[in-house]
Amino acid sequence: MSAQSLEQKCIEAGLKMTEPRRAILGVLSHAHDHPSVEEVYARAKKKDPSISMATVYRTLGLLDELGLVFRHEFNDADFARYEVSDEHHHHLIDMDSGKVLEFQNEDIEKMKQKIAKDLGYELVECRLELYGRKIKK
Amino acid sequence: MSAQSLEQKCIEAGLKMTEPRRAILGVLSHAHDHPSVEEVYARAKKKDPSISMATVYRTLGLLDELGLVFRHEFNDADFARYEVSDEHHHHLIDMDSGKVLEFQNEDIEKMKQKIAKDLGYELVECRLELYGRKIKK
DNA sequence: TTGACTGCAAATGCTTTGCACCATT
DNA sequence: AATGGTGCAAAGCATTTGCAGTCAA
Repeated sequence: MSAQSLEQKCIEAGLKMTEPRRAILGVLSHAHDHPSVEEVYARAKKKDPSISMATVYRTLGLLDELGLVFRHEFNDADFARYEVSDEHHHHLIDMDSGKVLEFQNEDIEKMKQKIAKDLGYELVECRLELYGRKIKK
Repeated sequence: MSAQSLEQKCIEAGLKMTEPRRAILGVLSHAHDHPSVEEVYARAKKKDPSISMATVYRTLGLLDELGLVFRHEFNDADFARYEVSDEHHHHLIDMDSGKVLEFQNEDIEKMKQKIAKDLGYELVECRLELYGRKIKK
């Protein structure tokens, strides 16, 4: 997703486009990882040195509410990580490096639906995280 | 799982059996829900009024390390919930009531293994939580 | 006896908020 | 001009920890 389009979505959502926000949106759009708030702050600070943590927290909160980003709290750390909303996927966390891989699986999606339905529930959201270690060859 | 056997496991693990611990273990053994630390504290306090939150936190931490309880952080709250380790299962959280249902699914277990393996990883642990709303008939 | 355990209160660390000032629309 | 956004510092909250006293083994 390009920086342009994320900015566009924010404007369409009625957000004012300020310098700090542009910096944060740029960081998120170009991130290929799942940065923590601290990391977003550090990267955004390079574009706009006057930015504050409070603004980063507030902006990420807004984006999350709008569904433009996803907030994750993986088991390997007690702080949140973010990523721009994209196609639906789940995560595998490398327990040694902390690196996060993404995957999709149609069968699991169907299973989730079925399990919820069988329990008498409509599935609204879900969290599936695998934690593992690289297999050495 | 009976209170007796959880106490037994703690003793076997080398823990000293004190009044506060007996109270906490009793609470956990008889809980049919997934109580928060605060809830464990409140219930344990009825058996041993002099107990402190610090001890509840420390004890739950020890039990978690020993693998005798599982610590969960569901999306609907920002505090931890605990349950006595039992057969492997996952959770469906009722988004309206906060109630937690448990389920098992052999197919999903196999898929998890396969997905991790395909990504070149050995699956160590996993988190699967469904969030939904009761279907009205 | 002695190392493990405890309660208390203070400290931690992520996140949120009150406030006064400022900028986008 | 008006509303929403911002930085700063203080507050919140779940959880952890230092310390001195206490207790199970």
